[in-house]
Amino acid sequence: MKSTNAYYISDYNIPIREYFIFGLSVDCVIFGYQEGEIKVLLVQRSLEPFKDHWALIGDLVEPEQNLCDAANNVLEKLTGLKNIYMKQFFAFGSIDRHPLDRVVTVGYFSVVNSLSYNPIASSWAKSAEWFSINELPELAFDHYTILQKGIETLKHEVRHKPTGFELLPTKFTLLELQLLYEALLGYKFDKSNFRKKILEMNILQPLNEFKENVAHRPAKLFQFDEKRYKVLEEKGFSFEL
Amino acid sequence: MKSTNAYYISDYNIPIREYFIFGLSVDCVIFGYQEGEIKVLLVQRSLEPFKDHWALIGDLVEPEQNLCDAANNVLEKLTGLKNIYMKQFFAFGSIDRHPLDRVVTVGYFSVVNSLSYNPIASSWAKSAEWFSINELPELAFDHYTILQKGIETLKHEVRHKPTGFELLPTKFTLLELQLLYEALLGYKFDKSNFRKKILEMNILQPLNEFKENVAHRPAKLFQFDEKRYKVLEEKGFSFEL
DNA sequence: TCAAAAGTGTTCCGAATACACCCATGC
DNA sequence: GCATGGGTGTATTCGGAACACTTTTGA
Repeated sequence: MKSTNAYYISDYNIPIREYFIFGLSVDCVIFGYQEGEIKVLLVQRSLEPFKDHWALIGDLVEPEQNLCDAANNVLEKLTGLKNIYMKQFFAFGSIDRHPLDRVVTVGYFSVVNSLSYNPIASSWAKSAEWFSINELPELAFDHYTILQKGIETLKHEVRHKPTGFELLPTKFTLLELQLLYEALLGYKFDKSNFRKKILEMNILQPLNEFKENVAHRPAKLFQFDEKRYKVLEEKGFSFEL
Repeated sequence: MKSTNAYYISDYNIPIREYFIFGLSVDCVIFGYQEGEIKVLLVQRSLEPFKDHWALIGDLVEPEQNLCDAANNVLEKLTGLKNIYMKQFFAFGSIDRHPLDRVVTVGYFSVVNSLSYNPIASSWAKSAEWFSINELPELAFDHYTILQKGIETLKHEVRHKPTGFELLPTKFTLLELQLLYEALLGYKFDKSNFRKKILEMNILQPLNEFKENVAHRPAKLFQFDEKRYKVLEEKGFSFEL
């Protein structure tokens, strides 16, 4: 830290020790998708307070650590996943949100293909599990509030940015994509219209591969064309669903 | 504060003194509308660091104060305005954002009718002034970044919620409303279509009053019907422009 | 041959757009 | 009368919703 010796910081002109008493943490809402349902990754706490309660993964921010780095570290520690896109959605700072001290927490969310790794239980967590966002256990602290705000943000973002693709395997069929969006948004699409709309966007790359071992006509596989999307975005195109 | 005596907080199991060193502040982006331009309220700092630079209004959060209360207090202290809707838009926590210490700041914005009061210069600010968002001075700290993020959030919100009405006097003509939205969004509307769209929403209350002293046919005055909007919103209506 | 999903084409309707036109007022 | 903005009506276009239909595979 720089100059913590100064008793006053002149721009506010108040005694530093009285005001520099905030703890700062990040909490991460990690979304996945399994069995047609949107899931969220929770851990069971092995320490007081809220021992044995389920909670979002999170940690205190180090004095020399940026917020987004803290969020990425939390995710990596639990899942081993690196360089995942994480989006800050809200800061929670109620006086009473933490039973022991004044801790302000910043909520981040990210969206991962939940089949690509196994969560790792750590020193502060007994176990980690995926929960459907429709069947949540009781949560520690104000994590229920944070989670709901995260879900709200996800549902909004998913309609305006191609965030949803991260939830699927790299190669997917159009029906898989449709079912994902139906789970995310809570309503049905017409098959024909959904296909038309998404294909006209020109952000899906058709592959010369097909689903295998299915008891019906095998569907063509597609993958999200990130490069093409970036180009279109610069030209003013905006994803809407 | 509660239990600051405890050297360890058990849920994270780390020494408290090493981690509870964050300062927390709020910074407010106050939008107004004058002469067909979107304006933002800035103050000129009378103290180091960044003495004489222009800055957003903001302050440290008190140990026993909620974030949104802190934001409201800042606004009230400078303008005398109470109970104004303020929306949190982002938390800024880069290690180097403050030259003296680690201060995390939470950005809020609000939107006011800028003619209804006079800003008050305070002990820490020489003067307060409205600046067009297209002609900004150099700003203190990372306030330029915060302001840009605030503008981005405003431009988004304004399309999906009837936020814009707060920028106008209570009673306004449809053309005034149209010009405001053109300034906010950066493009023109067709007069007839704009009227049709906004009137069909049924959220404007027509008054039996007209503009006076104008060198053309006097325009009918309207006011935003907050109650009616709330009712419609509950029924699932959503404002879109 | 049947079930199940893949994949296509077409009609219909409403909303957005473009544009033309008349109205009221002050100077 | 004419400049200025107020205010209305309508034809056209475009995209979305609804839905019917054909195709391909495994069992």
